[in-house]
Amino acid sequence: MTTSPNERRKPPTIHDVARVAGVSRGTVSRYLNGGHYVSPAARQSVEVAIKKTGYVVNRHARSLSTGRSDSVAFLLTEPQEKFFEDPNFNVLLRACTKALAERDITLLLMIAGTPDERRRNLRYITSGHVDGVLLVSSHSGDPVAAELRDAGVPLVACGRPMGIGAPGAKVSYVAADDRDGARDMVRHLLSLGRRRIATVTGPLDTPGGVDRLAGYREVLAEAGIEADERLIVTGDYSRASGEAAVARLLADGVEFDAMFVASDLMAQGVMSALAQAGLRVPDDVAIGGFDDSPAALATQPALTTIRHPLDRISSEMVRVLLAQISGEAPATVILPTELVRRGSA
Amino acid sequence: MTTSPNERRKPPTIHDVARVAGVSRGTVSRYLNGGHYVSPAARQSVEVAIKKTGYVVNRHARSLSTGRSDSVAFLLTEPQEKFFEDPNFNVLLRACTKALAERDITLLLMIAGTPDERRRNLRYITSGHVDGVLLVSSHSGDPVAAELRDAGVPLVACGRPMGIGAPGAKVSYVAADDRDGARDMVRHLLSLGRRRIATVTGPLDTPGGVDRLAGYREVLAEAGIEADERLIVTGDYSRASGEAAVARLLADGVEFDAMFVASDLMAQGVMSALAQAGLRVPDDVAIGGFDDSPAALATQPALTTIRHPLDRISSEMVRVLLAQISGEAPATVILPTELVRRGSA
DNA sequence: CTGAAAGCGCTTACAG
DNA sequence: CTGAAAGCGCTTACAG
Repeated sequence: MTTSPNERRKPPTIHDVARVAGVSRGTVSRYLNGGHYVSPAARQSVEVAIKKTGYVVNRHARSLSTGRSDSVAFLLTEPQEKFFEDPNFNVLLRACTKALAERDITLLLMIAGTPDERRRNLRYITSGHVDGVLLVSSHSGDPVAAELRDAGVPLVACGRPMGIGAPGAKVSYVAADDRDGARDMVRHLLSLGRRRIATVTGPLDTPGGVDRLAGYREVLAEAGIEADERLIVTGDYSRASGEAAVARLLADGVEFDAMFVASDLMAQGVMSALAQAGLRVPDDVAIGGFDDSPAALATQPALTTIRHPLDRISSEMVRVLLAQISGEAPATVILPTELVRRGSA
Repeated sequence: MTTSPNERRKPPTIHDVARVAGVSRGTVSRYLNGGHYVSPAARQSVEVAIKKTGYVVNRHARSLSTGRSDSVAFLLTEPQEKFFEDPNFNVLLRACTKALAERDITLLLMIAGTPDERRRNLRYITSGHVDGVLLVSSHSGDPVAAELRDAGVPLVACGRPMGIGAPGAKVSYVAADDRDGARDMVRHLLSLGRRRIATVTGPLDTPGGVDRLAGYREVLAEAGIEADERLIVTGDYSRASGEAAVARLLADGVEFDAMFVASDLMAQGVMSALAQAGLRVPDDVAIGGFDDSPAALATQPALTTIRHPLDRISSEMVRVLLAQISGEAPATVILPTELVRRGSA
């Protein structure tokens, strides 16, 4: 055997390319970095040499030299269960990966569930291993955003970070227009002739919790419907909390003919609890969800819901982050949502 | 302003540590790499110096020097839709990220949906930017495994790679025992007194497709039940294909009192189609799924299914990969599944 | 436009 | 056990 299949040959370096092309290493490097100050003839022979040698840049060497890493962290600060349940993460992650790959920058996935993981990841990030971070978290007072910002790490969060006041600059974020989405849904429920509209909110220390509730209140007020606080139940985005909310409503003996539920997953729980109680959707109670996740198609009937522009959220996150990395100031981007009508309302 | 919040200070190097500790850089490096040939006194002062300076190793420099990158790729070669729908990916990805983080090695997420992405990723990987790859794909004759193997890149696949014959060494993989899981489920259905058991398979160019079908046939045969090919419908793991399967069975006028469905997602489709047809689960037809995904809890009644040991699959993948990176031969690991009883059967 | 050279921060034989 | 030194593969002023 002259060549073991498991043996990785030492890859060609810029030096090999230079030799083959008959130029200096500096010239090859200049070609690689934009081609400025390289004569057409030199460019030619370098291109040929690169093809011939199969050269590809060694990014470790480049990073050591430039101080940039050409990579960003996708940092998830979720307790484990959330990550499993929330389908938004999938879409977000996928879209960010794509957007970055197109720009030839690599995505490091980091998950900070435990305090230990948190510490490790923070250390990694702040010690300059990545050029910036895409932060995804719906944690309440998650301090990680503030820490990163204060460490001067380029950063953009998915969704409005809460409870970050205090020192230093703002932190960039891109988010869907939660409040407006909620308004659309509640108006839709009203247009169906429903008047006793209950709501299951997200946790009230998350933007999705407070903003969607705000939209709900707003529309009812503008419709001249008196607020009935018994109609408002706080959930935590989980299926189970949707079921619990229905149980609560039923136990309290409150009447309602519609529900605006702040996540599809909770809506799923709501619908199965309703079915168990012998209530029919949409006949007895119309249901509106939020997210347009796969769960929205799994219910019977399918769920009327609000769609996040997750693809655009992702691409905007990447755009804003890269801008920041190259020196621009933080920015915030709010994207419109869309009502998706299906069978439940 | 003496210090702008957005300014990242230049991090301390091994040189700073050496100076503070009063030793040479070589000694610091030796301490960092296992502490061999370092006197207790030197160790002491280096530790103090590291703490004082806040030193953390520059991995680019280290990689350049050692040739290792201390990172691995998590490569997904799925068409986009699959990734969104399949909850197994989530769990797998999460668990791999954790297992790697514990060993201080970083996970690069790469998704090869299009041929273009495939090429880019392959180039990245084969040019030595990562030490190895965790390959996740249920593609039929996905050539990526063979290419990686032939390029000598340490590699472990999730699930049995199909259609990789030919040259070179074997490729490592770790998989659940699909056939045995299928056997358990069909036996369970039999134990319920069902005799006309239909099945919806996965694509027959995937291990989950062929192995689960094989288990089904095996148990029926050993129970002395004649095979009725009209009872076997091929699906593609999607919810829609579950619905289609039921439509097909009903249109064909085949009788059945149970179904073994090769994925929970398909089972979801099956159940909604059954409901639409006025058939009751489990009374009229008992349903057994496969995966124990979140979808299994979303159905009404909840789904009896087969659980993959995803956590163990992930940790085994990481273990086998790291072993291979440090020179060991490829290995294959098969892990047992578990029957989870719920309402549908 | 181009080459020679220094430097990025680490690791690792090599002497001692 | 320890230090001096070479080398990993690139980039980037600096001269020319």
